[in-house]
Amino acid sequence: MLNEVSKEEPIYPIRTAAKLLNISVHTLRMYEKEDLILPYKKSSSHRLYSQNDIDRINCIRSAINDSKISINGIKTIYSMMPCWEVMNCSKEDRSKCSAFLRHSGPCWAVKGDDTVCANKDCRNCSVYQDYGECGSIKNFIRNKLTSL
Amino acid sequence: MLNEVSKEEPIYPIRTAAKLLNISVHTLRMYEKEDLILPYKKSSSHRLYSQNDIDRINCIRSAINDSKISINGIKTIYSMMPCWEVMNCSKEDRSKCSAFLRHSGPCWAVKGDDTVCANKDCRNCSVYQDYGECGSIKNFIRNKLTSL
DNA sequence: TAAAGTTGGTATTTATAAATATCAATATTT
DNA sequence: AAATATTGATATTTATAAATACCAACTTTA
Repeated sequence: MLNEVSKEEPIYPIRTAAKLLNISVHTLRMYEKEDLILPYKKSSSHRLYSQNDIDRINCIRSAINDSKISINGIKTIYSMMPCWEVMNCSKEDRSKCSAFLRHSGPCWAVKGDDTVCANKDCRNCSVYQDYGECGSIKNFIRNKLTSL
Repeated sequence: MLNEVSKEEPIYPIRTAAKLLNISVHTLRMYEKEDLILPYKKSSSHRLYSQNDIDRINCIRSAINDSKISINGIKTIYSMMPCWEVMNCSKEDRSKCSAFLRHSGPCWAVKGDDTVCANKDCRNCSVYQDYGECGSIKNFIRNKLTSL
Protein backbone atom coordinates (compact mmCIF):
# COMPACT_ATOMS: atom_id res chain seq x y z
CA MET A 1 0.00 0.00 0.00
CA LEU A 2 1.35 3.37 -1.02
CA ASN A 3 1.34 6.43 1.21
CA GLU A 4 -1.44 8.21 -0.61
CA VAL A 5 -2.74 11.60 0.44
CA SER A 6 -6.02 13.24 -0.36
CA LYS A 7 -5.98 16.05 -2.89
CA GLU A 8 -7.30 18.26 -0.11
CA GLU A 9 -4.67 17.37 2.49
CA PRO A 10 -2.61 20.45 3.36
CA ILE A 11 0.97 19.24 3.04
CA TYR A 12 3.23 21.75 1.29
CA PRO A 13 4.75 24.67 3.25
CA ILE A 14 4.77 27.94 1.38
CA ARG A 15 8.28 27.66 -0.03
CA THR A 16 7.61 24.19 -1.42
CA ALA A 17 4.36 25.39 -2.96
CA ALA A 18 6.15 28.36 -4.47
CA LYS A 19 8.77 26.05 -5.98
CA LEU A 20 6.14 23.70 -7.39
CA LEU A 21 4.41 26.68 -8.99
CA ASN A 22 7.61 28.42 -10.02
CA ILE A 23 6.59 31.67 -8.36
CA SER A 24 7.73 33.64 -5.34
CA VAL A 25 6.53 33.13 -1.81
CA HIS A 26 5.27 36.67 -1.80
CA THR A 27 3.08 36.20 -4.83
CA LEU A 28 1.36 33.36 -2.97
CA ARG A 29 0.65 35.62 -0.03
CA MET A 30 -0.57 38.30 -2.41
CA TYR A 31 -3.09 35.93 -4.00
CA GLU A 32 -4.34 35.12 -0.53
CA LYS A 33 -4.66 38.77 0.45
CA GLU A 34 -6.67 39.26 -2.74
CA ASP A 35 -9.03 36.46 -1.66
CA LEU A 36 -8.18 34.20 -4.57
CA ILE A 37 -7.03 31.36 -2.33
CA LEU A 38 -7.62 30.09 1.19
CA PRO A 39 -4.62 28.00 2.24
CA TYR A 40 -4.74 25.96 5.43
CA LYS A 41 -3.31 27.74 8.47
CA LYS A 42 -1.64 26.00 11.34
CA SER A 43 -2.15 27.28 14.88
CA SER A 44 1.11 29.19 14.39
CA SER A 45 -0.49 30.89 11.37
CA HIS A 46 1.97 29.18 9.05
CA ARG A 47 0.39 28.18 5.76
CA LEU A 48 0.08 24.72 4.21
CA TYR A 49 -1.01 24.05 0.63
CA SER A 50 -2.79 20.98 -0.72
CA GLN A 51 -2.53 19.51 -4.21
CA ASN A 52 -5.92 21.09 -4.96
CA ASP A 53 -4.46 24.44 -3.90
CA ILE A 54 -1.57 23.92 -6.32
CA ASP A 55 -3.95 23.03 -9.16
CA ARG A 56 -6.14 26.01 -8.35
CA ILE A 57 -3.20 28.41 -8.32
CA ASN A 58 -1.93 27.02 -11.63
CA CYS A 59 -5.35 27.84 -13.01
CA ILE A 60 -5.21 31.37 -11.60
CA ARG A 61 -1.75 31.80 -13.12
CA SER A 62 -3.03 30.74 -16.50
CA ALA A 63 -5.89 33.23 -16.24
CA ILE A 64 -3.43 36.02 -15.42
CA ASN A 65 -0.60 35.16 -17.81
CA ASP A 66 -2.32 33.46 -20.74
CA SER A 67 -5.87 34.82 -20.68
CA LYS A 68 -4.70 38.25 -19.48
CA ILE A 69 -7.44 38.56 -16.90
CA SER A 70 -6.51 40.86 -14.02
CA ILE A 71 -6.83 39.76 -10.39
CA ASN A 72 -9.86 41.99 -9.93
CA GLY A 73 -11.32 40.39 -13.04
CA ILE A 74 -10.88 36.93 -11.54
CA LYS A 75 -12.51 38.11 -8.31
CA THR A 76 -15.52 39.39 -10.23
CA ILE A 77 -15.78 36.13 -12.17
CA TYR A 78 -15.72 34.22 -8.86
CA SER A 79 -18.55 36.46 -7.65
CA MET A 80 -20.75 35.13 -10.47
CA MET A 81 -20.88 31.72 -8.79
CA PRO A 82 -24.39 31.06 -7.42
CA CYS A 83 -23.16 29.91 -4.00
CA TRP A 84 -26.66 30.24 -2.55
CA GLU A 85 -27.78 27.37 -4.77
CA VAL A 86 -25.02 25.11 -3.45
CA MET A 87 -25.73 26.10 0.15
CA ASN A 88 -29.51 25.98 -0.28
CA CYS A 89 -29.97 29.40 1.25
CA SER A 90 -33.49 30.49 2.11
CA LYS A 91 -35.00 33.69 0.72
CA GLU A 92 -34.35 35.20 4.15
CA ASP A 93 -30.73 34.03 4.14
CA ARG A 94 -30.09 35.42 0.68
CA SER A 95 -31.70 38.80 1.23
CA LYS A 96 -29.03 39.87 3.71
CA CYS A 97 -26.00 38.15 2.22
CA SER A 98 -23.67 40.26 0.14
CA ALA A 99 -22.32 37.17 -1.62
CA PHE A 100 -25.81 36.97 -3.14
CA LEU A 101 -26.25 40.66 -3.69
CA ARG A 102 -22.87 41.97 -4.80
CA HIS A 103 -20.52 41.09 -7.64
CA SER A 104 -17.21 42.32 -6.32
CA GLY A 105 -15.56 39.14 -5.11
CA PRO A 106 -15.91 35.49 -4.11
CA CYS A 107 -18.36 34.49 -1.39
CA TRP A 108 -15.53 33.27 0.83
CA ALA A 109 -14.26 36.85 1.03
CA VAL A 110 -17.52 37.98 2.65
CA LYS A 111 -17.03 38.61 6.34
CA GLY A 112 -20.52 38.69 7.75
CA ASP A 113 -21.68 37.34 11.11
CA ASP A 114 -25.24 37.16 9.97
CA THR A 115 -24.78 34.86 6.98
CA VAL A 116 -25.42 31.14 6.73
CA CYS A 117 -21.66 30.64 6.24
CA ALA A 118 -20.58 32.74 9.21
CA ASN A 119 -19.37 29.82 11.31
CA LYS A 120 -18.30 27.56 8.48
CA ASP A 121 -14.79 26.92 7.21
CA CYS A 122 -14.87 28.05 3.58
CA ARG A 123 -11.76 26.02 2.80
CA ASN A 124 -13.80 22.86 3.23
CA CYS A 125 -16.79 24.19 1.30
CA SER A 126 -17.75 22.85 -2.12
CA VAL A 127 -18.12 26.39 -3.47
CA TYR A 128 -14.46 27.03 -2.76
CA GLN A 129 -13.15 23.57 -3.55
CA ASP A 130 -15.04 22.77 -6.72
CA TYR A 131 -15.42 26.12 -8.50
CA GLY A 132 -11.93 27.55 -8.61
CA GLU A 133 -11.09 25.78 -11.86
CA CYS A 134 -11.32 27.96 -14.93
CA GLY A 135 -14.67 27.50 -16.57
CA SER A 136 -16.27 25.55 -13.77
CA ILE A 137 -18.46 28.49 -12.81
CA LYS A 138 -20.06 28.78 -16.22
CA ASN A 139 -20.39 25.00 -16.10
CA PHE A 140 -22.39 25.26 -12.91
CA ILE A 141 -24.67 27.96 -14.31
CA ARG A 142 -25.14 25.97 -17.52
CA ASN A 143 -26.01 22.74 -15.74
CA LYS A 144 -28.23 24.39 -13.16
CA LEU A 145 -30.26 26.25 -15.77
CA THR A 146 -30.56 23.59 -18.42
CA SER A 147 -31.49 20.80 -16.01
CA LEU A 148 -34.58 22.71 -14.96
CA MET B 1 -43.50 68.31 -28.62
CA LEU B 2 -39.79 67.94 -28.04
CA ASN B 3 -37.48 66.25 -30.49
CA GLU B 4 -37.06 63.11 -28.45
CA VAL B 5 -34.94 60.19 -29.62
CA SER B 6 -34.91 56.62 -28.43
CA LYS B 7 -32.05 55.55 -26.23
CA GLU B 8 -31.19 53.05 -28.95
CA GLU B 9 -31.17 55.50 -31.85
CA PRO B 10 -27.66 55.70 -33.35
CA ILE B 11 -27.00 59.43 -33.51
CA TYR B 12 -23.47 60.36 -32.45
CA PRO B 13 -20.55 60.07 -34.91
CA ILE B 14 -17.38 58.70 -33.39
CA ARG B 15 -15.77 62.04 -32.58
CA THR B 16 -18.85 63.26 -30.75
CA ALA B 17 -19.07 60.01 -28.81
CA ALA B 18 -15.40 60.27 -27.91
CA LYS B 19 -15.93 63.82 -26.66
CA LEU B 20 -18.97 62.83 -24.60
CA LEU B 21 -16.93 60.03 -23.03
CA ASN B 22 -13.75 62.07 -22.71
CA ILE B 23 -11.68 59.43 -24.49
CA SER B 24 -9.94 59.17 -27.83
CA VAL B 25 -11.55 58.03 -31.05
CA HIS B 26 -9.04 55.24 -31.17
CA THR B 27 -9.97 53.85 -27.80
CA LEU B 28 -13.54 53.53 -29.06
CA ARG B 29 -12.40 51.54 -32.06
CA MET B 30 -10.24 49.40 -29.77
CA TYR B 31 -13.24 48.52 -27.57
CA GLU B 32 -15.08 47.48 -30.70
CA LYS B 33 -12.21 45.34 -31.96
CA GLU B 34 -12.20 43.66 -28.55
CA ASP B 35 -15.93 42.88 -28.95
CA LEU B 36 -16.99 44.99 -26.00
CA ILE B 37 -19.30 47.16 -28.12
CA LEU B 38 -21.26 46.90 -31.35
CA PRO B 39 -21.85 50.42 -32.68
CA TYR B 40 -24.21 50.98 -35.57
CA LYS B 41 -22.52 51.08 -38.97
CA LYS B 42 -23.72 53.11 -41.89
CA SER B 43 -23.43 51.68 -45.39
CA SER B 44 -20.18 53.62 -45.66
CA SER B 45 -18.94 51.72 -42.59
CA HIS B 46 -18.91 54.91 -40.55
CA ARG B 47 -19.94 54.34 -36.93
CA LEU B 48 -22.84 55.90 -35.05
CA TYR B 49 -23.35 55.63 -31.29
CA SER B 50 -26.63 55.69 -29.36
CA GLN B 51 -27.19 56.99 -25.84
CA ASN B 52 -27.27 53.35 -24.70
CA ASP B 53 -23.86 52.89 -26.31
CA ILE B 54 -22.56 55.89 -24.36
CA ASP B 55 -23.97 54.53 -21.09
CA ARG B 56 -22.54 51.12 -21.83
CA ILE B 57 -19.08 52.49 -22.58
CA ASN B 58 -19.15 54.60 -19.42
CA CYS B 59 -19.80 51.37 -17.58
CA ILE B 60 -16.91 49.62 -19.32
CA ARG B 61 -14.65 52.58 -18.44
CA SER B 62 -15.64 52.31 -14.81
CA ALA B 63 -14.85 48.58 -14.85
CA ILE B 64 -11.41 49.29 -16.32
CA ASN B 65 -10.45 52.41 -14.37
CA ASP B 66 -12.25 52.03 -11.04
CA SER B 67 -12.72 48.28 -10.64
CA LYS B 68 -9.40 47.52 -12.34
CA ILE B 69 -10.83 44.72 -14.45
CA SER B 70 -8.86 44.13 -17.66
CA ILE B 71 -10.57 44.04 -21.05
CA ASN B 72 -10.11 40.28 -21.24
CA GLY B 73 -11.68 40.07 -17.78
CA ILE B 74 -14.73 42.00 -18.99
CA LYS B 75 -15.00 39.69 -22.01
CA THR B 76 -14.97 36.65 -19.75
CA ILE B 77 -17.60 38.19 -17.49
CA TYR B 78 -19.77 38.84 -20.56
CA SER B 79 -19.35 35.17 -21.50
CA MET B 80 -21.05 34.17 -18.23
CA MET B 81 -24.36 35.55 -19.53
CA PRO B 82 -26.79 32.69 -20.23
CA CYS B 83 -27.79 33.98 -23.65
CA TRP B 84 -29.37 30.63 -24.54
CA GLU B 85 -32.02 31.27 -21.89
CA VAL B 86 -32.92 34.62 -23.43
CA MET B 87 -32.96 33.16 -26.93
CA ASN B 88 -34.76 29.97 -25.87
CA CYS B 89 -32.25 27.77 -27.64
CA SER B 90 -33.08 24.10 -28.01
CA LYS B 91 -30.78 21.39 -26.72
CA GLU B 92 -29.73 20.87 -30.33
CA ASP B 93 -29.06 24.60 -30.81
CA ARG B 94 -26.98 24.83 -27.66
CA SER B 95 -24.87 21.73 -28.25
CA LYS B 96 -23.12 23.28 -31.23
CA CYS B 97 -22.96 26.92 -30.11
CA SER B 98 -19.70 28.13 -28.66
CA ALA B 99 -21.48 30.96 -26.86
CA PHE B 100 -23.03 28.19 -24.77
CA LEU B 101 -19.92 26.06 -24.53
CA ARG B 102 -17.02 28.48 -24.12
CA HIS B 103 -16.24 31.23 -21.63
CA SER B 104 -13.85 33.37 -23.59
CA GLY B 105 -16.04 36.22 -24.75
CA PRO B 106 -19.55 37.61 -25.31
CA CYS B 107 -22.00 35.69 -27.47
CA TRP B 108 -22.12 38.52 -30.01
CA ALA B 109 -18.45 37.86 -30.76
CA VAL B 110 -19.25 34.32 -31.92
CA LYS B 111 -19.08 34.09 -35.68
CA GLY B 112 -20.87 30.85 -36.49
CA ASP B 113 -23.13 30.18 -39.46
CA ASP B 114 -24.77 27.27 -37.72
CA THR B 115 -26.04 29.11 -34.65
CA VAL B 116 -29.54 30.37 -33.94
CA CYS B 117 -28.17 33.92 -34.05
CA ALA B 118 -26.32 33.56 -37.35
CA ASN B 119 -28.64 35.84 -39.30
CA LYS B 120 -29.64 38.14 -36.48
CA ASP B 121 -28.35 41.62 -35.75
CA CYS B 122 -26.81 41.35 -32.29
CA ARG B 123 -27.00 45.12 -31.84
CA ASN B 124 -30.77 44.82 -31.62
CA CYS B 125 -30.69 41.78 -29.36
CA SER B 126 -31.73 41.92 -25.71
CA VAL B 127 -28.61 40.01 -24.67
CA TYR B 128 -26.46 42.83 -26.04
CA GLN B 129 -28.73 45.71 -25.13
CA ASP B 130 -29.77 44.77 -21.62
CA TYR B 131 -26.74 42.98 -20.15
CA GLY B 132 -23.86 45.34 -20.81
CA GLU B 133 -24.44 47.26 -17.57
CA CYS B 134 -22.16 46.28 -14.73
CA GLY B 135 -23.86 43.78 -12.52
CA SER B 136 -26.78 43.03 -14.80
CA ILE B 137 -25.39 39.61 -15.66
CA LYS B 138 -25.31 38.42 -12.07
CA ASN B 139 -28.77 39.96 -11.77
CA PHE B 140 -29.99 37.77 -14.59
CA ILE B 141 -28.48 34.61 -13.10
CA ARG B 142 -29.91 35.49 -9.68
CA ASN B 143 -33.41 36.12 -10.97
CA LYS B 144 -33.43 33.14 -13.28
CA LEU B 145 -32.32 30.71 -10.58
CA THR B 146 -34.35 32.02 -7.67
CA SER B 147 -37.60 32.31 -9.60
CA LEU B 148 -37.53 28.61 -10.31
C1' DT C 1 19.67 26.13 21.02
C1' DA C 2 21.28 27.13 16.58
C1' DA C 3 19.96 27.08 11.77
C1' DA C 4 16.39 27.36 8.54
C1' DG C 5 11.88 28.84 7.43
C1' DT C 6 7.75 31.88 7.88
C1' DT C 7 5.40 35.95 9.31
C1' DG C 8 3.45 40.68 7.74
C1' DG C 9 4.87 45.00 6.20
C1' DT C 10 6.72 48.58 2.83
C1' DA C 11 9.42 50.05 -1.01
C1' DT C 12 10.98 49.04 -5.66
C1' DT C 13 11.23 46.92 -10.09
C1' DT C 14 9.34 44.92 -14.21
C1' DA C 15 6.18 43.63 -17.53
C1' DT C 16 2.47 44.90 -20.16
C1' DA C 17 -2.36 46.56 -20.79
C1' DA C 18 -4.52 50.68 -22.18
C1' DA C 19 -4.31 54.69 -24.48
C1' DT C 20 -2.22 57.95 -27.80
C1' DA C 21 0.03 59.55 -32.04
C1' DT C 22 0.63 59.33 -36.75
C1' DC C 23 -0.44 57.74 -41.52
C1' DA C 24 -2.49 57.63 -46.43
C1' DA C 25 -6.94 56.39 -48.29
C1' DT C 26 -11.86 57.03 -48.30
C1' DA C 27 -16.28 59.23 -47.04
C1' DT C 28 -19.15 63.12 -45.65
C1' DT C 29 -20.76 67.68 -45.43
C1' DT C 30 -21.84 72.30 -47.11
C1' DA D 1 -15.23 70.93 -55.20
C1' DA D 2 -13.05 72.11 -51.06
C1' DA D 3 -12.95 71.45 -46.16
C1' DT D 4 -13.72 68.31 -42.55
C1' DA D 5 -14.26 63.76 -40.61
C1' DT D 6 -13.64 58.73 -40.62
C1' DT D 7 -11.43 54.63 -42.02
C1' DG D 8 -7.91 50.82 -40.69
C1' DA D 9 -3.23 49.87 -39.47
C1' DT D 10 1.13 50.28 -37.16
C1' DA D 11 4.32 52.29 -34.01
C1' DT D 12 4.93 54.62 -29.62
C1' DT D 13 3.93 56.29 -25.10
C1' DT D 14 2.04 56.03 -20.52
C1' DA D 15 0.02 54.22 -16.57
C1' DT D 16 -0.16 50.61 -13.50
C1' DA D 17 -0.88 45.68 -12.26
C1' DA D 18 1.94 41.93 -10.95
C1' DA D 19 5.89 40.42 -9.14
C1' DT D 20 10.26 41.00 -6.56
C1' DA D 21 13.42 42.52 -2.90
C1' DC D 22 14.10 43.70 1.55
C1' DC D 23 13.07 43.96 6.63
C1' DA D 24 12.89 42.67 11.85
C1' DA D 25 10.06 39.54 14.66
C1' DC D 26 8.44 35.01 15.32
C1' DT D 27 8.13 29.70 14.58
C1' DT D 28 9.75 25.33 13.42
C1' DT D 29 12.90 21.56 13.14
C1' DA D 30 16.82 18.78 13.78
